[in-house]
Amino acid sequence: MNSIGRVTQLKADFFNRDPRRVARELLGKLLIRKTSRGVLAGRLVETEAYLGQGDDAAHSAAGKTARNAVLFGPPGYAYVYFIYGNHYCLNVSCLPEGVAGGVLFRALEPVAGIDQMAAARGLDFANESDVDTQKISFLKKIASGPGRLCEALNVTRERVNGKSFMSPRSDLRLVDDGFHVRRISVTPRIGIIKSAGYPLRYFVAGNPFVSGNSRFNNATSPSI
DNA sequence: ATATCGATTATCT
DNA sequence: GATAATCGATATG
Repeated sequence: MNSIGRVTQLKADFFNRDPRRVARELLGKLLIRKTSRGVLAGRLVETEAYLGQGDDAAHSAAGKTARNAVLFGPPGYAYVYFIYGNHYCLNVSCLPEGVAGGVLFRALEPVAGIDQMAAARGLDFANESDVDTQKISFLKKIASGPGRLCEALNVTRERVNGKSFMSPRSDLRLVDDGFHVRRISVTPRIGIIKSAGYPLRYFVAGNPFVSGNSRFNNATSPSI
């Protein structure tokens, strides 16, 4: 029930496309991370697209810097940034070298290594309020939100920025296990001021591990 | 269930 | 010096 069967790792061609299409098609894919304490994995249920041009919310909007260089590099590499003095956020670069674009990973449905991820998040299995580890209310605390996702998977800029998602035996991989997403919802992106309003947030409709709350999760526009 | 607010630092103006 | 692709705690309905 908890094992991952036959899988296909995503290749450069998958990422070498418009971030909106990549963001949409990443839903349902597995993000796999290896640590000294075992294999961690989750299914992507929420993403956001960040475009290179005309998207003032994107870190790449003002041009290439040391911080955002990965977004301008080849497709399929991890861009990790630190935000609000507290949190890391994980993205994958899209589009060919020289053209900026990326997808932010906002939420995972936990699949494997759940106890390790919970521990990395500081969640306590022995705590009375957390004692039912099968409950969605507990599992939702693991990786529902971009900062939580990074903490659960031991992702920091120092460890992960610039790393490929496409190497066969890497400790950071994106794979297709054949899971089919039924329906996708689209809303504006969360937590941004500039270029707000564009429908560039994608999530699996009805999935309980999507971040935010009802006020964010009413789908508006259809998109690509 | 929803709203508000403080934490804390890399990056850019 | 201001800002930020967030989170968790607290307060209130």
